[in-house]
Amino acid sequence: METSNYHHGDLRRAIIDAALEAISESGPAAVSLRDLARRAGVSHAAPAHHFGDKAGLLTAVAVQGFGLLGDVLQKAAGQPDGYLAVGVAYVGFAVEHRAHFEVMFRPELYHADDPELLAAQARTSRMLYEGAAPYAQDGGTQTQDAALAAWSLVHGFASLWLSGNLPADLPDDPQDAARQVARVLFPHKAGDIA
Amino acid sequence: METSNYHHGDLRRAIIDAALEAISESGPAAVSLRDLARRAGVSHAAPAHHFGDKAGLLTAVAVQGFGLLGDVLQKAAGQPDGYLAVGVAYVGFAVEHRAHFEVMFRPELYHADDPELLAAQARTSRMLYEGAAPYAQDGGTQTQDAALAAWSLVHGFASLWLSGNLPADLPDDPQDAARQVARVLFPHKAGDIA
DNA sequence: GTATTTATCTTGACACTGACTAGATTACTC
DNA sequence: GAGTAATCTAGTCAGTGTCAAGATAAATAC
Repeated sequence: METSNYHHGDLRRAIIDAALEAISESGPAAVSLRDLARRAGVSHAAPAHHFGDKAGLLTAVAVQGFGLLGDVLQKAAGQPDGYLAVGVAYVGFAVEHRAHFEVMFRPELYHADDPELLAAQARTSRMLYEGAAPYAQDGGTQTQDAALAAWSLVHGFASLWLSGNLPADLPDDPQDAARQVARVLFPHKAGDIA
Repeated sequence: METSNYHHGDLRRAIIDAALEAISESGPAAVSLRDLARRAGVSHAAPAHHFGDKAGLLTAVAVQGFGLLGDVLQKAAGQPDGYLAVGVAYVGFAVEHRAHFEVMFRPELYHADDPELLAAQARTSRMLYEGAAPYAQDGGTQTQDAALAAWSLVHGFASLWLSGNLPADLPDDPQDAARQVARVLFPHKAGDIA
């Protein structure tokens, strides 16, 4: 837009950014390629060149999202009280990167077999499985069950928070609220480790 | 369809049923009023008369869904090992009534202020809060936190299951898998009650 | 330095969608 | 049986995703 027309320069990034903004405003379903093209100041068919189709664009969003989530979880894992921090960070990511989160777990919106996507997803899963081990093996709980319980809990909490289904009398900061709720899992271990 | 045209007889129900089928096939985003009209053998504008607009139709689906979920949870609450059964039943509902579930927690798709809907939602919430009390008050856990932890866990598990993000080596029956994972919450109370 | 190839973007078209209007047909009410 | 309300049809409009063909600019080869 700054220079002459034709050859936007960084259209791919511009479209993704516009998509994130549009999704934040009114959800992934309301996104239209033509609207994104308008926001970026290009013709209505320009986005298709970079992403193939609408699902291709959302695939790019999902890949970026899983990458970001992986970074966030990795950073949290290094903190004291590591696994709880990972769970809280998961919720923090969902709220702060709502647009990404709302695409990532809706495979019907994107190309779920994209290899880049599969790699980013695998990294996230790995990150959630690591760290669960110390919390299992006492009540006969398998490590996998402990990890799935933790993942399910924070994922469900984030989803319910985003969809407005949680009560109004929770802490304003979703991460504080999530910490309270997450402590119900593994309370006996909460202080023992780290 | 059986008798002469005009005045379908039970178009409202027919459209909802067609919508549920279409959602099961390819998600709520892919539903088109015109396609539903075609499936029901009526003109393209007939559905609008009963539901106002597309969001109105999905509101009806959500209301029906929350009603069904309330019934399912109520029945489960009467069983031995009540609260665990409620959680497992929640997951069972999500899998067996996938189309309903995928609409219910996506408020941007429907008219979230519909009074009938709010009533059905409130009943579900109440059902999930009742039964949590015995599982709290030992580690300083509030009843609300226990209920939210349980709800988040089963909701998250169901969502992840539906979106295909869970590992493949889980039990084939999602309710069995959910029971295993849900037991990680409140393991010390699992056998004490009921 | 020019020619050719490649990447990027535009233009135009098509079938499809949700929503609106006006009108036709049937059922209900009194 | 006449009048009213409910139900459905038909036509239209702006908007959408996707495709094909062409225009423009950048990168590359020579």
